[in-house]
Amino acid sequence: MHPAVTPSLRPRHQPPAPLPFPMRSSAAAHAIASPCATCRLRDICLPAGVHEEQLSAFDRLTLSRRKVAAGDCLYRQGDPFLFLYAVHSGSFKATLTRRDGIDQTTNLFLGGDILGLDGAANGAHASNAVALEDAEVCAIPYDQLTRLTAGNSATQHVIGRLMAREIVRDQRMMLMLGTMSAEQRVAGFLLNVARRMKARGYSGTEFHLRMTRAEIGSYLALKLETVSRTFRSLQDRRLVEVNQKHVRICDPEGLARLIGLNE
Amino acid sequence: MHPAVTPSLRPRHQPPAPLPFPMRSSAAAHAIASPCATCRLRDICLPAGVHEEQLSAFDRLTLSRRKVAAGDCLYRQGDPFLFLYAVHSGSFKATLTRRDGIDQTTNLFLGGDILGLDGAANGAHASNAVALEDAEVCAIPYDQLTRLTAGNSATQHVIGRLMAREIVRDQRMMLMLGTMSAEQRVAGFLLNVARRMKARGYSGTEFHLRMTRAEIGSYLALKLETVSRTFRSLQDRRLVEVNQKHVRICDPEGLARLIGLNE
DNA sequence: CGCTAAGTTGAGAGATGTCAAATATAGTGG
DNA sequence: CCACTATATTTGACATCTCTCAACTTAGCG
Repeated sequence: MHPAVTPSLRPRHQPPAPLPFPMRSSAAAHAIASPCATCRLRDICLPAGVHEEQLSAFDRLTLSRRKVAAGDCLYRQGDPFLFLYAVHSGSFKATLTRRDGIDQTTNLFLGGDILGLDGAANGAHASNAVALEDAEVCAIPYDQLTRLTAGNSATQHVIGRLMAREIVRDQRMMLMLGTMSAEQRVAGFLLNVARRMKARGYSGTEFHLRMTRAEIGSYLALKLETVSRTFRSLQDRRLVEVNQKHVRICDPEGLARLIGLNE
Repeated sequence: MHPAVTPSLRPRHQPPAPLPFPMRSSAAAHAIASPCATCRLRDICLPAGVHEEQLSAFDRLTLSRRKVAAGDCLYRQGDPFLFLYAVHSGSFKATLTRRDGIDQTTNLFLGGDILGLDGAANGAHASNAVALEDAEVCAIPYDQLTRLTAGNSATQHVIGRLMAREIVRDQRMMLMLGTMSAEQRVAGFLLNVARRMKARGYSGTEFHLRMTRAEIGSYLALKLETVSRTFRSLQDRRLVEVNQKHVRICDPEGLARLIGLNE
């Protein structure tokens, strides 16, 4: 009744003609006994918002773990949509590839984030998911998850909530791209990453960026030179310290002020 | 068991302090016998993708119709989320209000589109929905819809598909805002509206824009002057004819070329 | 130790924004 | 029906931000 439950060792099918995908793809999956209940990420991940005593509901999911090497692709635009993926370690970016080959980073996923929701629109992934560093994901069979949550009032709204959150995040991103200056975008980006790192038990003031300047620029709709210059400018004003990929937020309020009160 | 089913004649609660909402709000609702099966919008709206003979599944939804006057608000950021709304006539824009009061248009809804999905993130609407002209919506109790679709394999994925589509649309919008010039954004906007008008049985080459230049600008992250100048420029090149809000697309391929092949 | 990718910095160009003024349009009340 | 007002639109001149192109520096890696 349930579809095959191993993440498919997806055939390396050729991408649809007009979309060249330069990234390699890795697939290495094995089943896991996967008790969400004991996962360190349970408060952020799929079970977020589900009461402690109801976590066992997820035991019936046949999850499997899959490794993705830095730079490799978890899935690509057009791939059939069968699984959601929870980031278990490492991080990912989502990118959209235009017909002319240009692609833009549209999202950043850290531990506990769920990738692949856009695939539910029409059965095929609408974006690419690329590992920013060596990473592991839990593959969650979507159909099984749908059935599971539908039959349980405690988990009834899990999928809807996940998707709606993604919608809200995307809308905020549009607001950012539409109304904010380069400086504000960079400040907002740093605060966003900081907040999420903190929520995951890391320092909220000091962290290692996994993205290159070009990737950050692609995410914020800026050129890499502009990102670099903006970092410098923020550093000159003692708001942050940036050494290559290492970031320290010196004045979070100052950064927040940049975003909240300008214009 | 089901929550109250009339769209609430929502109390005109004061908006949360930091968010000034200049729009008025109208509420006039009445129950409808609502056979989605016979609605002229059934192929676009909620039932889209559900087989003809399964449409009766929606008969058990207690829908109600609500009128919203031009310029009025269907819901606002922070309002409790109880209903999705299907546009039955007229059109809406979604806007996001920043803490400093600036707001940006993030979406445009035509007949058959579903509003309010972002509310499922945390039980409160995350955006404002403003009528661009006198409009009517069908209010769909979300909780009831969830239950209904969960128990029916033919409609199991309706909500997920709706939300995922919104995610895909938002991602495309980000791509547009991030990588396209003013001219490309305007061209893309016109083609998008044209396509959707056509899908709704109107002309795909000639239509009446309901948004002002400022609203279009806000949607495309451009200033109204830029929108105006871009319209002129496209008109000078015989790609479109624009008279105030009346638009005629003279050369759809030309517009498409603008988007697909540049840079 | 050299090679390559990533990052920094500068100078100048170009796209879009800003400000201001002139029209045009729609709605309102007499 | 008309005058009047507020709103929307167009257009121009100029400012500014970000991009482009190019050179150079640094870091990471075999």
